[in-house]
Amino acid sequence: MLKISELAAKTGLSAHTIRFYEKHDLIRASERSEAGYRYYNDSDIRRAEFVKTARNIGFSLEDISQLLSIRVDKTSHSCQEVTDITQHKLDEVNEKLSELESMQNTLQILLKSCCGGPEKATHCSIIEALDAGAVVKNRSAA
Amino acid sequence: MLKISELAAKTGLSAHTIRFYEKHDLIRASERSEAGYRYYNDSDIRRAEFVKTARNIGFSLEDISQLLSIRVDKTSHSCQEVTDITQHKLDEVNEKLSELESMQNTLQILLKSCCGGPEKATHCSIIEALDAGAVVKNRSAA
DNA sequence: TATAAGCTTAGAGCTGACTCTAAGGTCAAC
DNA sequence: GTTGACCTTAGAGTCAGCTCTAAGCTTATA
Repeated sequence: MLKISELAAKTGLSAHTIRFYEKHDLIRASERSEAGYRYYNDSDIRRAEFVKTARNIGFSLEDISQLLSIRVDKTSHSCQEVTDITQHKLDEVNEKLSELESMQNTLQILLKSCCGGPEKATHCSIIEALDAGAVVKNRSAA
Repeated sequence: MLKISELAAKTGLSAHTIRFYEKHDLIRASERSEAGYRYYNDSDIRRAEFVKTARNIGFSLEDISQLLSIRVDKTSHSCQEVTDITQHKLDEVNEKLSELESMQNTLQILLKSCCGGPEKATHCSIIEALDAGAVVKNRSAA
């Protein structure tokens, strides 16, 4: 049985965050001391680590909530539900990736165009490009 | 001279957003009608388009604020200041890109591992992987 | 002249994921 | 028995960038 600070040390989450996750039903403390202190048993700890892993991968708290409800009652859910959540997340990631790649591209072009020196910015090609509408299609579907 | 809704149409920003940007000193209406209506002259319009372009590229409002102050007084600023802002943004973008690539990678691996069918999730390999701590180093330096 | 569309403001609300505060109770060590 | 670290709660604050609301003027059109 771990106390909250011990679970925090074990998972790398802060005690604040653990309480916050509890509010959102992601992490549970099966027991409480008489004084109200949270105590985490092995099952709670595994659940907390599941949450941490999913969070590390990039799932939202809402996604994790769904994954958890599948995890606790696997027979009532299908693999498809799990892959749907995962695929949806992957789609999001891919979308953000292409936005960021576009930004990267534009920024690199801008940087190449400018001397970057101590010269006055009177003819700075970055400022000029922005003035001219140096648009590469970003943020299209943010 | 454009009214706010006309500037909105021209830039693709909403009137709400234009007012919001004005609050943050990004966009200006040089004139006001007697009734208080905003009127944008050519210089205001160019400034608004500069803002829109910078925003499209992915610069934060704070970045844009700095870029604008360079733009309005180029002789007091150097190209280096401009490239510093741009390089800093590129660094940010690169960092996010590598996080997202890592997520993409993990999600793809998870998806490949699971049948995704209507089977009960009893042995779902995604859930199992999350339980086992399927960590690929994401979010390390978010 | 009446109606509708458009404009004004200050300020609140939204998103997601924390992060912190205040005010107080508990516990272990010395 | 007292210090100090740790725990509790509800609720507020943070970030960025909008987005919307309410209440009331103004302007253009029919």
